[in-house]
Amino acid sequence: MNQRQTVAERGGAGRPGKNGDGAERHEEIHRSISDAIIEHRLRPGARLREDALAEVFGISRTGIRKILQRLALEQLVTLTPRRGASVTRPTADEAKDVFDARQMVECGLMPEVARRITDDDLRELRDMARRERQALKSGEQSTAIRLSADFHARLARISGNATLADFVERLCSRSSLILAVYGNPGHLGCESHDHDDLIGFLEAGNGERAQAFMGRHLKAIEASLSIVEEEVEAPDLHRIFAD
Amino acid sequence: MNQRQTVAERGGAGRPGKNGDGAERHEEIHRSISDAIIEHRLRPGARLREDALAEVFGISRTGIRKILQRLALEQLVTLTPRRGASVTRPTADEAKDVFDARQMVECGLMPEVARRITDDDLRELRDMARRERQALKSGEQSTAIRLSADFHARLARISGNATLADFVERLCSRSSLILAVYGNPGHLGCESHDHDDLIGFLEAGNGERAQAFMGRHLKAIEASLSIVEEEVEAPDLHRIFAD
DNA sequence: ATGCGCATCATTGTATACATATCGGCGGCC
DNA sequence: GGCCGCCGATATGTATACAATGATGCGCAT
Repeated sequence: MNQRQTVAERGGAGRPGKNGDGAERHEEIHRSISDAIIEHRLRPGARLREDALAEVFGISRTGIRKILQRLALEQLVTLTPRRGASVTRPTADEAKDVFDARQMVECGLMPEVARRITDDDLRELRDMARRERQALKSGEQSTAIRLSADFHARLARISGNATLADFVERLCSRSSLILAVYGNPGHLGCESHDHDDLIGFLEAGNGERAQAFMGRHLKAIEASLSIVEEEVEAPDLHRIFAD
Repeated sequence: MNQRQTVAERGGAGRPGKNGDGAERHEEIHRSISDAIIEHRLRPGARLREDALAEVFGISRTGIRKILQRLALEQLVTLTPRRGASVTRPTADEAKDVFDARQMVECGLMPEVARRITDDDLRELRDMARRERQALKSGEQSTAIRLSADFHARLARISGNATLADFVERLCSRSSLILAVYGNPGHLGCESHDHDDLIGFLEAGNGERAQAFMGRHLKAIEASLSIVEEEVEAPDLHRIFAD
């Protein structure tokens, strides 16, 4: 059905395989799925069938597999050998690792960020923080979560170190998954004014305080999680017969 | 032609599609290419044609593409849209970013490593350091480079944080590429006894000193590089007419 | 002789077809 | 009546065929 729409769309271009770039299409699809996961529109554990995705986005399974693979390397989806893809359900250990990593890297980046930050950066960060507060107020939790992740990633990028910024970006994406599994509904540990306070320290060029504040901020988020191993599926048998 | 050989090889197993796992084969191939790059048997800039690789490893292009994609995400190879894959040639900026990242993460991990390290770990690390020294002495520079990267990665893994350990592992791989481009032949900044000294601090449980030493160690490696943008290909024209 | 344009070729991008393994239900057997 | 095993369905893994694009080399014109 939508298959038809898809075909029409591509065919409508009149040039099959025309195209400035099919790769951009892939980028776009990747972003779509990625956002859906980060915004919790796709919950951890949700299965992602290749056929279904191929149909939805109007490309063949080949392209979808490529994208799923990339998502798997970013640890947003889990690829089980003969079972297909599903949204990753982070374990408690992984959650701890991710937050420890954020603690080290994001805090460590703050001094350099304070040194390099420009007025344009400050303006953009303020805007992001404002939109995040707004989303939170109007109950759009999905949007708020994504904006929060975006904020942290954007911040890291100001450091000028692309490698570390990419890493932080991925950590933030994974954090979003962790929130989906261990977070308390209706309360995402991120206090709404935290980001604004942080911007204040950075504007003052006070990297030290920004670093310390980021540390507390992350600790607060982590502390708001209810990390209890769910142990839902067939756990007892293995444990009982472990010896 | 070689197609036949391939078929024979797989058919030789008697079970077409038999197989403990085809995925393990992929893992193996990934490792093969990865090692070749890290050991500088494939130099930066070297082209990696899909057909050729498919032929060498006896699988079809589909599998090769999957592997190349993964290598691209690990930034060991660069995928140029219609031009295919080649071994990544890191820029000077990337080199700086990678070493800054290593400085932050590897040093930051040392205290935790010192806290958690076991006798088995120490034994293994000593063995790796020994083999590295030995390789260096006998002129097997390729092996020495890989062992050095392995050493740093192994060290990071002791911290117990898989996420950070994976990150360090990738940073070390990229460092190997950086060495290939900017390193001085016959002299890889890594002093042969450095790793042994580091092990000593860790054995003493002195995380602080290990951290400081790691910092100097990495700085020394970075300082040994000749980071001069090569500017080989068609550089002058752009620069001359830049205005 | 040199520079431009065109045709061919080599190589990647995409889709599809086929093989294979797992999951679910059903029937037979104990 | 319940459990084991088989069989069909579904979805993934792999290979191959086809299409499109950029590179290369040749020929022609100036």
